[in-house]
Amino acid sequence: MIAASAASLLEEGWGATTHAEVARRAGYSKATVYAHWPTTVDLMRDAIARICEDATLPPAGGNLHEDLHVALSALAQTLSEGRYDRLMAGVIERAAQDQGARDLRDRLYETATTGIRGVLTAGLRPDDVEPCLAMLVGAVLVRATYEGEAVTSEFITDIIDRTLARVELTAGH
Amino acid sequence: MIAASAASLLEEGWGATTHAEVARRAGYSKATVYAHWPTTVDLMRDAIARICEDATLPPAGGNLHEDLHVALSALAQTLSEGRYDRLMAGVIERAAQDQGARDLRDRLYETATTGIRGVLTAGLRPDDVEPCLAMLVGAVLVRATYEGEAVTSEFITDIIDRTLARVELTAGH
DNA sequence: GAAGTACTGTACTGGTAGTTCAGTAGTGGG
DNA sequence: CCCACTACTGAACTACCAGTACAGTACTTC
Repeated sequence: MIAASAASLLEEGWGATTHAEVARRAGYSKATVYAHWPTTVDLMRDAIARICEDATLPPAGGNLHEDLHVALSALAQTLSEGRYDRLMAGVIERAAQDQGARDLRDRLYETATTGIRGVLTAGLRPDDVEPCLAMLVGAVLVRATYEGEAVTSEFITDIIDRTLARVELTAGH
Repeated sequence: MIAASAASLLEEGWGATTHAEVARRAGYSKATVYAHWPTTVDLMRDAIARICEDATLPPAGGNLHEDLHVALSALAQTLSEGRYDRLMAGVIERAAQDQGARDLRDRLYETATTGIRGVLTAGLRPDDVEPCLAMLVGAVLVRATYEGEAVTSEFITDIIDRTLARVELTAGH
């Protein structure tokens, strides 16, 4: 049932992921789904936890630019192929009214950005991590989700170079 | 009725903005609202057009850093106070299935970023505009919408300096 | 005053979220 | 072998809401 919820969430979005739909996909009765997860947010919590578990971290090689490129490409692919964009949008829409949805938003965002944050933490001074993370993740998000355009490898290289320009400037590279 | 739709959209989000709710707010009967806008997307189109009309452009003074700061602050405020975040999320969630919603997403994104794009176009070479726009807007979006944190003036100054670092480096500033 | 336009109020259909409950099937312990 | 327990089923049911239909009203225009 959790696997079915996760699949439905990624394929159909929050709005279409109902107890009845999960029951249909998993081959259980609707009453059983309600027995385990009384509310929709309960169901989403476990589904999103599963989705987060399944997320794999790309390997880091030690080169800041290359590792960032790999991690950002993974984020871009997750956003477009895995339909994270719609999922994230559904969670954000409900986060305004619902503390549970707010927690899910934080969890999803953290999972999606863990790889990139790890690379930045390893390669930059602590003060540089958060703004660089926001700029890199934000640029990919804007391209994929808000402009609805493909995130090319060239685009990723470009925003990495721009983001690291000041860091490398002050570090004397 | 359009004003009521726009207000409901900003205050309650897409999901709660129904024909019945618009009729209640505007003091008309539900049948009248249906007569003018047969589908929800029809209603949203006019409501979002009104919201976009009401958006005002901050004045530009000619200083790139300062003008960007003003425009990005306006975006940050719009996102948090005006509930653009939830509105945008609602549109994105439906954009996956609906061409009409996709058009609305583009229109909203364009309106929200027009001021910043204008400042960048005036101050940078054409090739620099799109990536810098994505980084700046993305960073603010990530802060306000995805991390759910306040976008401070210091944060905005910081991301502007970082984004423009390479541009000013190659320009020989 | 006739024709047309805009809106109202109510009642209706259809669909769906969520509840309830009696019944069934399997499991493990004594 | 039986008992108690757990998990699940299927169907019926309530409550609500989106969307439709339509007869009636009020106002305008020629």
